[in-house]
Amino acid sequence: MKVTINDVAELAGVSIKTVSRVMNNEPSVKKATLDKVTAAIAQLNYQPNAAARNLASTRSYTIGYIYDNPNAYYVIDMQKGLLDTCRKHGYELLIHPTNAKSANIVQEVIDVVQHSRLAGLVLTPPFSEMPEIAEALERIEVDFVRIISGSTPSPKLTNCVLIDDFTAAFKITNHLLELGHTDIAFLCGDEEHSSSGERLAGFQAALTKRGIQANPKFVVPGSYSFESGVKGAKHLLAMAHKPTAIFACNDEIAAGALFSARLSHVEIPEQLSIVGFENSPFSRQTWPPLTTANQPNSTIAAQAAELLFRHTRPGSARSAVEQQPVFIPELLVRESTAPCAR
Amino acid sequence: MKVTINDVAELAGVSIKTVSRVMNNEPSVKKATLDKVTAAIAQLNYQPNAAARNLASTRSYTIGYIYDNPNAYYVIDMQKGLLDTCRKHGYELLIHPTNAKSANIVQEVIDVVQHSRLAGLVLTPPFSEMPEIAEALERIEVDFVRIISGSTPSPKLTNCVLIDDFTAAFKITNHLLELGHTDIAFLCGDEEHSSSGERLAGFQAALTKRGIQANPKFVVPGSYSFESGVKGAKHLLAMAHKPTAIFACNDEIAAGALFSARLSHVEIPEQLSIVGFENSPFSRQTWPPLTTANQPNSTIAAQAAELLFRHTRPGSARSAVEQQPVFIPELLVRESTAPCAR
DNA sequence: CAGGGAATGACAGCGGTAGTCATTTTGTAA
DNA sequence: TTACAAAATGACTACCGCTGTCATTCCCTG
Repeated sequence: MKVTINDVAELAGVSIKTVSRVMNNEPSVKKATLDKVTAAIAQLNYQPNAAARNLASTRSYTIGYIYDNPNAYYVIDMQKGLLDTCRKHGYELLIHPTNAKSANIVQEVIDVVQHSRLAGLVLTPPFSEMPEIAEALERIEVDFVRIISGSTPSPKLTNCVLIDDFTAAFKITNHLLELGHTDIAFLCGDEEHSSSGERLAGFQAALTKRGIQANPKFVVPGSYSFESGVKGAKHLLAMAHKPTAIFACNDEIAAGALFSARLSHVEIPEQLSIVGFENSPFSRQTWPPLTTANQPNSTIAAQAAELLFRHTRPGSARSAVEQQPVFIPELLVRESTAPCAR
Repeated sequence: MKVTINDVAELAGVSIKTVSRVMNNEPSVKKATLDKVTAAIAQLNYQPNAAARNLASTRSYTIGYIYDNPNAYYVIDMQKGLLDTCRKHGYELLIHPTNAKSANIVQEVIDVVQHSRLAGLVLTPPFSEMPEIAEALERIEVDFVRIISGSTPSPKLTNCVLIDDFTAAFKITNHLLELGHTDIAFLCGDEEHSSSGERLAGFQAALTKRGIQANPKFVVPGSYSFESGVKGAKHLLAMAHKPTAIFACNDEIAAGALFSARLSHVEIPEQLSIVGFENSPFSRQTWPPLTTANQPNSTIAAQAAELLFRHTRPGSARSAVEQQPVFIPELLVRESTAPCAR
């Protein structure tokens, strides 16, 4: 019924020690032996007992995903990507939802890592952007990978998966520019999230490149919420010189802006184009559906896990600088944008 | 650093076996001993190593949550409740997202259970409503708890946590009736989900109780989607004799209906009241925010896990009929409902 | 004070990893 | 070809933290 390391060893005609060596890809295994063992593993569909490994090994075969994100869809996608990669490598995933704002969050993270003897951690915002967490994890020598907003790999950002919000925002803005819009407003998300700043920078860069002077009045501070979008759009639509397009920092803000516009009897997209960011379900649940930018979250998570495994794996040096994968959310054109009427 | 069973045993002055007995609340432990051990456990904040337990025991200390639900918020809430309860009992949670419609889903479920040696399973719709899955699990003698839509406990529904959609719908409908509405339409969800049928039944019962003949034209078949709500409301608003209120089977449908109404220049809630069901984020992301029914999903999940643990626990007989917890989603009045103008 | 059930403990073993040597295989230079 | 070192592999042991089995001790009852 259950396949153990002994079965594999017997079938391959080697000792369990060798099978163990193969499983932990230790260097000193001959190619021929490795093939035999690999074949036996495949034939028996052997999967090492994670409990036994965790118990016996000084190192662990469980990674953790600690999160605090109001966007459940994001979390679910992340989990999916992590889970798939874990399964592929014979790891287990420990999920730990928590409150990033609690006073002793750093201690809590450390407790989770130590109690569950985690091999490593995948961190998403806001945790990935908290330097005190990174420091604490380094202090207890636990590997971790951060998923953060950023466009340019750098040695400082080692062990990071980058989301290039800048370029994505640049592209979205170009989409609006190509539709003939020049009076484009920007509804910001929370200042604390670096994603908001990155997106704003990309937006401004696109304008500048076309020789358009960004109107500072069109940049409205706010937060990642529906309400904020409602308020921001109301503010913009009350102006004498109105924008013809709005770049909302995420889909919720965009949905709020959409509502505000509708209340003011502004036709979307005929009189006003609106774009969001994230491709959250909200973006499909509005009317018209939102033009937005799509992040392949599962893939990003899978990459992050791969990066982590390459580190936790015994062969690789801890300090080796990895190349950093960079993901660029893609433009997704739907019905909330149209050529500028003016 | 790490607290093991040995530390507890030493502090309590007993053998590790006795500590083990306490941890698994086996019956034959003297009160005095139990207290000593319990105190030691508390003092050291001992938490048993799940890996070691899984390895040593014939039974397992991991339960599974297999899901396929488009509503990420629901899944996240469920996970939260399960996780908390697992932690409390020293169990681990294995999450397994999958596709309920895949051809060999039954085999997949069994594989997961057997490969990860799960102690039990928590099933939510659609899995909890698939008889072939229940049968298969019974055949391999794995405990499971189902969370299903239903109002009356019965011996057949042993090991179930019931969501009383009927009563909740009854209450929501009463809310509308109390506001003076009598021409109330009902937008159905997918037929395959028993929740839709239960909610419709509750709706009709409330009308009948007030001596109101439900207008069959006002019951519109559909599915749990925004589009369905848009279409359903459009259909209703095109009628010569329009309803003054709409009961949407969930928040997405309600959001769609809201949009449809707005397009037809129908004021909400002045001219038309709309209620949803679920208290999903959508219900707060619309304008006006939706009156809806709230399900305490985390609590429900926690209860389901408790029920499961009571079964998997050695002391209890497998066949013992448990009382079935029944949850009634609560009415949550927001701004999408108002007194009938007519 | 014996008998017997209740309470407790000693010990092996779950399925792996890791370390130590011993042994076999291999590659290579004389 | 032979010799010999280096590389690859195996045999064996200890152990991770806990549970199952069974033997032992305790304590109550008649």
